Amino acid sequence: FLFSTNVMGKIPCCDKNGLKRGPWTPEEDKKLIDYIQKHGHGRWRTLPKNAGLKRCGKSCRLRWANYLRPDIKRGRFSFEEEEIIIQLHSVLGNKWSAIASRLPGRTDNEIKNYWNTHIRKRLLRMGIDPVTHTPRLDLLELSSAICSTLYNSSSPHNPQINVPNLLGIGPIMDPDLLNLATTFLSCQQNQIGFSQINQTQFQSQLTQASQIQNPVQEIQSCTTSNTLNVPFLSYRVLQM
DNA sequence: AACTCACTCAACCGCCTACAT
DNA sequence: TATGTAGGCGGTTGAGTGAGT
Repeated sequence: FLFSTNVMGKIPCCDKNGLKRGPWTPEEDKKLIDYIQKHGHGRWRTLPKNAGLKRCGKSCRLRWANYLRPDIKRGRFSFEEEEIIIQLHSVLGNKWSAIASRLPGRTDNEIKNYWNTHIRKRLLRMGIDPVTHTPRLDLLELSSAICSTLYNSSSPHNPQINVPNLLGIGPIMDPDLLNLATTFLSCQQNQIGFSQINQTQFQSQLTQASQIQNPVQEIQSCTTSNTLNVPFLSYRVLQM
Protein backbone atom coordinates (compact mmCIF):
# COMPACT_ATOMS: atom_id res chain seq x y z
CA PHE A 1 0.00 0.00 0.00
CA LEU A 2 1.01 3.60 -0.32
CA PHE A 3 2.00 5.74 2.61
CA SER A 4 -0.27 8.56 1.51
CA THR A 5 -0.40 9.90 5.04
CA ASN A 6 2.48 10.70 7.27
CA VAL A 7 2.25 7.71 9.58
CA MET A 8 5.46 8.40 11.45
CA GLY A 9 4.69 12.00 12.28
CA LYS A 10 7.47 13.35 10.11
CA ILE A 11 7.62 14.70 6.59
CA PRO A 12 9.40 12.08 4.52
CA CYS A 13 11.70 13.28 1.77
CA CYS A 14 10.12 10.90 -0.74
CA ASP A 15 6.65 12.39 -0.31
CA LYS A 16 8.00 15.80 -1.20
CA ASN A 17 9.09 14.48 -4.58
CA GLY A 18 6.01 12.36 -5.14
CA LEU A 19 8.01 9.19 -4.74
CA LYS A 20 6.64 5.93 -3.45
CA ARG A 21 7.32 4.66 0.06
CA GLY A 22 6.46 1.55 2.04
CA PRO A 23 6.80 -2.11 1.18
CA TRP A 24 8.28 -3.05 -2.15
CA THR A 25 6.24 -4.94 -4.71
CA PRO A 26 7.63 -7.94 -6.63
CA GLU A 27 7.56 -5.81 -9.78
CA GLU A 28 9.71 -3.13 -8.17
CA ASP A 29 12.10 -5.77 -6.87
CA LYS A 30 12.44 -7.22 -10.35
CA LYS A 31 13.14 -3.81 -11.87
CA LEU A 32 15.84 -3.12 -9.30
CA ILE A 33 17.47 -6.52 -9.64
CA ASP A 34 17.41 -6.40 -13.45
CA TYR A 35 18.92 -2.94 -13.51
CA ILE A 36 21.72 -3.66 -11.06
CA GLN A 37 22.56 -6.96 -12.75
CA LYS A 38 22.94 -5.13 -16.05
CA HIS A 39 24.51 -1.86 -14.97
CA GLY A 40 25.64 -2.18 -11.39
CA HIS A 41 24.22 0.22 -8.86
CA GLY A 42 26.50 3.14 -9.72
CA ARG A 43 25.06 6.28 -8.22
CA TRP A 44 22.10 5.47 -6.05
CA ARG A 45 20.58 8.89 -6.53
CA THR A 46 20.18 8.47 -10.29
CA LEU A 47 19.49 4.74 -10.22
CA PRO A 48 15.72 4.85 -9.56
CA LYS A 49 15.08 7.13 -12.52
CA ASN A 50 17.23 5.03 -14.82
CA ALA A 51 15.62 1.83 -13.59
CA GLY A 52 12.09 3.21 -13.94
CA LEU A 53 11.39 3.18 -10.22
CA LYS A 54 9.43 5.82 -8.34
CA ARG A 55 11.62 5.46 -5.29
CA CYS A 56 14.36 7.54 -3.74
CA GLY A 57 17.94 6.35 -4.01
CA LYS A 58 18.15 5.62 -0.32
CA SER A 59 15.17 3.33 -0.49
CA CYS A 60 16.69 1.44 -3.42
CA ARG A 61 20.04 1.09 -1.71
CA LEU A 62 18.41 -0.23 1.45
CA ARG A 63 16.21 -2.67 -0.43
CA TRP A 64 19.19 -4.01 -2.33
CA ALA A 65 21.54 -4.15 0.62
CA ASN A 66 19.13 -5.73 3.06
CA TYR A 67 16.98 -7.93 0.91
CA LEU A 68 17.77 -8.37 -2.77
CA ARG A 69 21.55 -8.82 -2.73
CA PRO A 70 22.26 -12.33 -4.06
CA ASP A 71 24.78 -13.20 -1.34
CA ILE A 72 22.37 -12.69 1.55
CA LYS A 73 21.99 -15.66 3.83
CA ARG A 74 18.43 -16.32 4.90
CA GLY A 75 17.09 -18.23 7.87
CA ARG A 76 17.77 -18.32 11.58
CA PHE A 77 21.09 -17.40 13.08
CA SER A 78 23.18 -20.39 14.09
CA PHE A 79 24.54 -20.73 17.60
CA GLU A 80 28.02 -19.99 16.26
CA GLU A 81 26.83 -16.83 14.55
CA GLU A 82 25.12 -15.76 17.74
CA GLU A 83 28.30 -16.22 19.73
CA ILE A 84 30.28 -14.23 17.18
CA ILE A 85 27.75 -11.40 17.36
CA ILE A 86 27.95 -11.28 21.14
CA GLN A 87 31.73 -11.33 21.16
CA LEU A 88 31.99 -8.66 18.48
CA HIS A 89 29.37 -6.52 20.20
CA SER A 90 31.34 -6.64 23.43
CA VAL A 91 34.27 -5.13 21.53
CA LEU A 92 32.59 -2.95 18.91
CA GLY A 93 29.35 -1.95 20.60
CA ASN A 94 26.43 -1.03 18.33
CA LYS A 95 28.62 -0.88 15.23
CA TRP A 96 26.26 -3.12 13.31
CA SER A 97 27.91 -2.65 9.95
CA ALA A 98 31.29 -3.57 11.42
CA ILE A 99 29.77 -6.66 12.99
CA ALA A 100 27.99 -7.54 9.74
CA SER A 101 31.22 -7.28 7.79
CA ARG A 102 32.54 -10.19 9.83
CA LEU A 103 29.46 -12.33 9.26
CA PRO A 104 29.24 -13.17 5.56
CA GLY A 105 25.71 -13.09 4.18
CA ARG A 106 24.25 -11.21 7.11
CA THR A 107 23.21 -7.57 6.93
CA ASP A 108 23.66 -4.92 9.57
CA ASN A 109 19.90 -4.44 9.75
CA GLU A 110 19.33 -8.15 10.27
CA ILE A 111 21.95 -8.35 12.99
CA LYS A 112 20.61 -5.24 14.68
CA ASN A 113 17.09 -6.64 14.67
CA TYR A 114 18.25 -9.99 15.95
CA TRP A 115 20.24 -8.35 18.70
CA ASN A 116 17.34 -6.21 19.85
CA THR A 117 14.69 -8.93 19.69
CA HIS A 118 16.61 -12.00 20.86
CA ILE A 119 20.11 -11.59 22.21
CA ARG A 120 19.58 -8.43 24.21
CA LYS A 121 16.58 -9.85 26.02
CA ARG A 122 18.36 -13.12 26.71
CA LEU A 123 21.35 -11.36 28.22
CA LEU A 124 19.04 -9.30 30.43
CA ARG A 125 17.31 -12.44 31.63
CA MET A 126 20.71 -13.82 32.51
CA GLY A 127 21.47 -10.75 34.58
CA ILE A 128 24.03 -9.45 32.10
CA ASP A 129 24.02 -5.86 30.97
CA PRO A 130 23.80 -6.01 27.14
CA VAL A 131 25.57 -2.68 26.82
CA THR A 132 28.62 -3.37 28.95
CA HIS A 133 28.53 -7.19 28.81
CA THR A 134 29.11 -7.28 32.54
CA PRO A 135 26.92 -8.66 35.32
CA ARG A 136 24.23 -6.21 36.31
CA LEU A 137 25.68 -5.30 39.68
CA ASP A 138 23.20 -2.49 40.10
CA LEU A 139 20.59 -5.16 40.65
CA LEU A 140 22.93 -7.17 42.82
CA GLU A 141 23.63 -4.21 45.04
CA LEU A 142 19.97 -3.31 45.46
CA SER A 143 18.87 -6.84 46.09
CA SER A 144 21.70 -7.49 48.50
CA ALA A 145 21.06 -4.34 50.51
CA ILE A 146 17.35 -5.02 50.93
CA CYS A 147 17.88 -8.69 51.66
CA SER A 148 20.38 -7.99 54.37
CA THR A 149 18.11 -5.38 55.96
CA LEU A 150 15.11 -7.65 56.00
CA TYR A 151 16.96 -10.79 57.07
CA ASN A 152 18.43 -8.93 60.00
CA SER A 153 15.00 -7.86 61.15
CA SER A 154 13.30 -11.20 60.53
CA SER A 155 11.37 -12.85 63.35
CA PRO A 156 8.86 -15.74 63.74
CA HIS A 157 6.18 -13.22 62.92
CA ASN A 158 8.12 -11.87 60.03
CA PRO A 159 8.77 -14.81 57.75
CA GLN A 160 11.58 -14.40 55.32
CA ILE A 161 10.51 -12.59 52.20
CA ASN A 162 11.80 -13.27 48.72
CA VAL A 163 12.88 -9.73 48.00
CA PRO A 164 14.00 -10.19 44.42
CA ASN A 165 10.65 -11.72 43.57
CA LEU A 166 8.85 -8.90 45.31
CA LEU A 167 10.87 -6.47 43.27
CA GLY A 168 9.93 -8.38 40.19
CA ILE A 169 13.50 -9.17 39.33
CA GLY A 170 13.46 -12.83 40.29
CA PRO A 171 16.45 -14.76 41.64
CA ILE A 172 19.62 -13.18 40.38
CA MET A 173 22.46 -15.33 41.56
CA ASP A 174 23.29 -17.53 44.48
CA PRO A 175 24.02 -16.02 47.93
CA ASP A 176 27.76 -16.66 47.80
CA LEU A 177 27.96 -14.85 44.53
CA LEU A 178 25.89 -12.05 45.95
CA ASN A 179 28.34 -11.67 48.80
CA LEU A 180 31.28 -11.63 46.43
CA ALA A 181 29.60 -9.03 44.27
CA THR A 182 28.86 -6.89 47.30
CA THR A 183 32.48 -7.20 48.37
CA PHE A 184 33.57 -6.19 44.94
CA LEU A 185 31.36 -3.13 44.98
CA SER A 186 32.60 -2.23 48.41
CA CYS A 187 36.19 -2.49 47.20
CA GLN A 188 35.38 -0.25 44.30
CA GLN A 189 33.85 2.36 46.53
CA ASN A 190 36.83 2.20 48.90
CA GLN A 191 39.36 2.34 46.08
CA ILE A 192 40.73 -1.06 47.06
CA GLY A 193 42.05 -3.21 44.26
CA PHE A 194 39.67 -6.07 43.87
CA SER A 195 42.48 -8.33 42.80
CA GLN A 196 43.67 -8.12 46.39
CA ILE A 197 40.53 -9.89 47.49
CA ASN A 198 39.74 -12.70 45.12
CA GLN A 199 39.10 -11.75 41.55
CA THR A 200 39.61 -15.21 40.15
CA GLN A 201 37.00 -16.66 42.46
CA PHE A 202 34.61 -13.86 41.61
CA GLN A 203 34.94 -14.28 37.89
CA SER A 204 34.63 -18.04 37.98
CA GLN A 205 31.48 -17.83 40.07
CA LEU A 206 30.00 -15.24 37.79
CA THR A 207 30.60 -17.48 34.83
CA GLN A 208 29.15 -20.45 36.67
CA ALA A 209 26.09 -18.52 37.77
CA SER A 210 25.36 -17.24 34.32
CA GLN A 211 25.30 -20.82 33.10
CA ILE A 212 23.10 -22.36 35.75
CA GLN A 213 20.72 -19.75 36.96
CA ASN A 214 17.09 -19.67 35.90
CA PRO A 215 16.03 -16.88 33.65
CA VAL A 216 14.99 -13.79 35.51
CA GLN A 217 12.49 -11.25 34.40
CA GLU A 218 13.63 -8.49 32.20
CA ILE A 219 14.05 -5.10 33.77
CA GLN A 220 13.19 -2.13 31.63
CA SER A 221 16.21 0.02 32.33
CA CYS A 222 19.48 -1.54 31.38
CA THR A 223 21.71 1.42 31.92
CA THR A 224 23.77 1.42 35.04
CA SER A 225 25.78 4.03 36.81
CA ASN A 226 27.84 1.28 38.31
CA THR A 227 29.28 -0.39 35.26
CA LEU A 228 32.56 -2.16 35.52
CA ASN A 229 35.49 -2.05 33.21
CA VAL A 230 35.97 -5.76 33.65
CA PRO A 231 35.07 -7.51 30.40
CA PHE A 232 32.68 -10.31 31.18
CA LEU A 233 34.26 -12.95 29.03
CA SER A 234 33.55 -16.60 28.46
CA TYR A 235 29.86 -16.66 29.16
CA ARG A 236 27.70 -18.63 26.86
CA VAL A 237 24.16 -17.73 26.01
CA LEU A 238 21.60 -20.21 27.24
CA GLN A 239 19.48 -21.65 24.50
CA MET A 240 15.79 -21.29 25.33
C1' DA B 1 -14.90 -16.96 16.14
C1' DA B 2 -13.41 -12.68 17.85
C1' DC B 3 -10.47 -10.11 20.30
C1' DT B 4 -6.08 -8.66 22.60
C1' DC B 5 -1.37 -8.67 23.18
C1' DA B 6 3.45 -9.37 22.23
C1' DC B 7 6.82 -10.10 18.97
C1' DT B 8 9.28 -9.66 14.51
C1' DC B 9 11.46 -7.30 10.96
C1' DA B 10 11.22 -4.36 6.70
C1' DA B 11 11.49 0.24 5.97
C1' DC B 12 12.04 4.85 7.25
C1' DC B 13 14.34 9.11 9.25
C1' DG B 14 17.96 12.06 10.76
C1' DC B 15 22.61 12.46 11.50
C1' DC B 16 27.38 11.90 10.28
C1' DT B 17 31.34 11.39 7.27
C1' DA B 18 33.76 11.43 3.00
C1' DC B 19 34.37 13.44 -1.10
C1' DA B 20 33.90 16.83 -4.89
C1' DT B 21 33.80 21.48 -6.28
C1' DT C 1 38.86 26.76 3.41
C1' DA C 2 33.90 26.61 2.87
C1' DT C 3 30.01 24.60 1.01
C1' DG C 4 27.12 21.12 -1.15
C1' DT C 5 26.03 16.36 -2.12
C1' DA C 6 25.92 11.30 -1.81
C1' DG C 7 26.27 7.36 0.70
C1' DG C 8 26.33 4.92 4.95
C1' DC C 9 24.95 4.11 9.67
C1' DG C 10 22.23 3.54 13.92
C1' DG C 11 17.84 4.32 16.10
C1' DT C 12 13.04 3.97 15.64
C1' DT C 13 8.52 2.87 13.85
C1' DG C 14 4.45 0.31 12.82
C1' DA C 15 2.19 -3.34 9.81
C1' DG C 16 1.84 -8.10 9.84
C1' DT C 17 1.42 -12.24 12.34
C1' DG C 18 0.94 -15.78 15.68
C1' DA C 19 -0.18 -17.12 20.43
C1' DG C 20 -3.20 -16.77 24.15
C1' DT C 21 -7.78 -15.91 26.13
